[in-house]
Amino acid sequence: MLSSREEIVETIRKSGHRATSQRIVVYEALWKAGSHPNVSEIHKYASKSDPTISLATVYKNLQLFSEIGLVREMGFRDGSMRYDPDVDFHINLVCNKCGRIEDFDCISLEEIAPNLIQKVGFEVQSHNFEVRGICSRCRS
Amino acid sequence: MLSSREEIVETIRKSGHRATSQRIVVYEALWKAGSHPNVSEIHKYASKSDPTISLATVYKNLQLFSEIGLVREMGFRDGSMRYDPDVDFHINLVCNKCGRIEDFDCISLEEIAPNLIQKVGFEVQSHNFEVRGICSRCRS
DNA sequence: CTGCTTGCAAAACTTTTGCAGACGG
DNA sequence: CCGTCTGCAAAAGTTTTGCAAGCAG
Repeated sequence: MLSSREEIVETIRKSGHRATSQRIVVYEALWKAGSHPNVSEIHKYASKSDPTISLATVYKNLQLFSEIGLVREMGFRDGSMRYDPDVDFHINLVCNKCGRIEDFDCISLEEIAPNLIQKVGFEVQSHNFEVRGICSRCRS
Repeated sequence: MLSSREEIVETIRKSGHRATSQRIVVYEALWKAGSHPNVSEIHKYASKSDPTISLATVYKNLQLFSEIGLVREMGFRDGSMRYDPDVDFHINLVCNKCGRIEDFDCISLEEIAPNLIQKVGFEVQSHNFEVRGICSRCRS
């Protein structure tokens, strides 16, 4: 996570884009909105800092963040997109009953599929590892 | 893959559902529609066998197939759902440039995350492991 | 100043739903 | 025959787009 406002501004600028107040608000809302939020949850939190921010702006900026690697897009069952600000490799345990998503740390992608580039010539940019089932809370 | 029509009929019946002609057409279209098709591609192929089949029926049956384990749903970046008839554990290499999806066999989920149930009490039902990047064809 | 960004509203899509009629078992 | 399933059309969502006005650099 980029913690200070200066760090966020710098990262956005380095990617060749403008550090507008809305961009910073959306980035901060990503973390405040809880675990793996969808767009409307992010918009809800962004609205607390900037009540006039539009949903379209949230969409446009999340798309930008995804392109510059600040967030990971997760296509979701209910037809909406969810966003994971943790871009490091991990498993998302998605509960089919309550919808809650837990993170689970596992061995690295390099250990799982050694030499992906050498073997099939694929250059890795991002990943999304979902395991669906029933979480402990719903099973008991 | 369930190869003969009788095998498909039997599998659907065993799950407690009726083996209608539309169901069989949708299942066969899943394989004919190429690798990881979306709903409209599946509908297009299903229409070749049954020109009057409706999109709603394709949706309803894909949802059923997913519930009874005949297909794996993949939430996708473009907002549409894609379907993978290969339900065994593997990595989907998705090219960000051309959109093509290759399968990559890797070690088992049990080897990646041993004792998922024992450790966090999570009961695995399905999985979706996507790695995005640039494929060999687009890199050269 | 320049042109990237925003906000608004409409458009474009994907997916779901309700219901009368069809048909599988 | 009964109850599930289909087709249609409309509804419900989500995401994208065009454009005038507003700001960042």
